[in-house]
Amino acid sequence: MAKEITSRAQDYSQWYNDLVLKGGLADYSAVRGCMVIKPYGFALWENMRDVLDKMFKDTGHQNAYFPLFVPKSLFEAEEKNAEGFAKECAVVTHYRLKTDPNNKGKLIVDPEARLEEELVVRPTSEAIIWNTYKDWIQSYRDLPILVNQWANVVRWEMRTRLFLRTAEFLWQEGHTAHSTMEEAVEETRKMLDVYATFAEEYMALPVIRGVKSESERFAGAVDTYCIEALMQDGKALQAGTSHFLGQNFAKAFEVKFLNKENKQEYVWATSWGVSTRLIGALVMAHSDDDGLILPPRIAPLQVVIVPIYKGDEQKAAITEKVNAIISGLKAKGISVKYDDNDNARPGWKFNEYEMKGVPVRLAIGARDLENNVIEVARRDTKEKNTVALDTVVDVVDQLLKDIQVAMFEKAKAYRDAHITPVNSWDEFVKVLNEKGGFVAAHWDGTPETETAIKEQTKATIRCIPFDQPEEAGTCILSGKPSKGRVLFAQAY
RNA sequence: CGGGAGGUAGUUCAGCCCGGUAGAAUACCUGGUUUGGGACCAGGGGGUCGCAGGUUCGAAUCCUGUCCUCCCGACCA
Repeated sequence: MAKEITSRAQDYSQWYNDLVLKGGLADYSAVRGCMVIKPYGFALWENMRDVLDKMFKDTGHQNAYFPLFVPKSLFEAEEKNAEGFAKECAVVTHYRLKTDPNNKGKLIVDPEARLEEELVVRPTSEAIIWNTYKDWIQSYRDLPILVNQWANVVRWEMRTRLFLRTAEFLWQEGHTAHSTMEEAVEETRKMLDVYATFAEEYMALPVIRGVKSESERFAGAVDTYCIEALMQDGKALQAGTSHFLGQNFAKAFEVKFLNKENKQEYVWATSWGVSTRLIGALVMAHSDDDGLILPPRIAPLQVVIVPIYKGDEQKAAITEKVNAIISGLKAKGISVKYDDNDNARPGWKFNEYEMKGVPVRLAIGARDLENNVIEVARRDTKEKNTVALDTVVDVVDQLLKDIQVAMFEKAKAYRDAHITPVNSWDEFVKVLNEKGGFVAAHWDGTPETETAIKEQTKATIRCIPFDQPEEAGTCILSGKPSKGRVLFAQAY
């Protein structure tokens, strides 16, 4: 009967799985590492996608679609990119099956149908896209190209986790081409800001903007900018990346343009993406032991109304009042569901919608009708209030806005309390072990030191924040001079 | 990919050691009573025991292989 949720304290990983599965977001599938996104989870993704899509278009981008398959020869063109992804590529080698002569009703791969050139299932689309851009670009007048695609990609990960790391996932990838370095850098930064705005204003997820260290950089990029979020277990999660690709892909694919001085130049590039991983971030950042807590601005369902009645007569009277409320809410663009299903009792419904993270619940019974009131309950704090029926639409409208703000503030307070500056190695280790979160520490800037720190503590440099002030110091591990603090954390 | 655990009804699980043809709770269906924080009574339907081989008169149970999931580790643009 009860869908028990493992508590965070008991087993954080299991708690996360419980929320995703029992909250109805996704299910495991028959395919290793691949999940089924269920309607409720997909509705959440659609809401996120729609907002982002509008933000991309408002910043001048257009959508396009490129093939799922990348010929191996194209894939290997940009060496670092190819190397970085090679270990996790699914590869198509054949194009036909045939019936098994030795096993009736079974199929085997037809050995005579081997492809002359293998096709890589895209783990990211730079290669196929830059091979296409080559044909689109002749002159500076063809630039910039500002294109995004919504797609699925495949990365054959060793160990997968629902939403956080699946072998196939949905994402968007923007790929832009520019005539100058300055413009490309500006684009890289602009799109990171779009992501940060989306995370903070829609997902209620505070993020830190910064640049990756060399060893965490995207394969093939000159610089990788990122937004980093903090989960409730003190681990960091990269919520989005925006890459300045320099002329690496232009050179690999011979993409040149004629400038105003009639000279050939290589094109400057960016790419940027966020994925269904954001749903994992959303779940882990906000939810509690009773289930999901979804921010109103992207929740698939913002308000649920539960009637409490004895007999059809009462139910009819309640429904009449509820219908007026529904019209009022819908007129304000608020999504609402009236759950008058007779199979489940109110208590069951309360628990169910709390598990699914519906931001606001209204409950109305005969007692309320007499007094012309209704009960308003908010998911994030579990607070309940009784309000007059004729004000409930406005109250809910405001409450949804309040919840959105409160969720952000709560997450931000937690995040801010978990950015700890440290000045010694002992302190560094102690904070990571006992407190978690981000640790702001001096680092000598070398990959060797970063690796050594990772080996000893599992913590990596999440980013060098854009707003980090310059400050002379000494590296916590090597003792060498440092120009400023960087943020370390254990990460997903 | 290494170590550990697991896969039996929609779900959670028992049965397996010691082989004899599958059970509980819950969910579901019907009827009734109920309904302010996961209701109750009565009746009913539902499972090729992950899949494929093997051993055996007989396999959920024993053996082999394989797929999938979870946890820890390695990996993670």
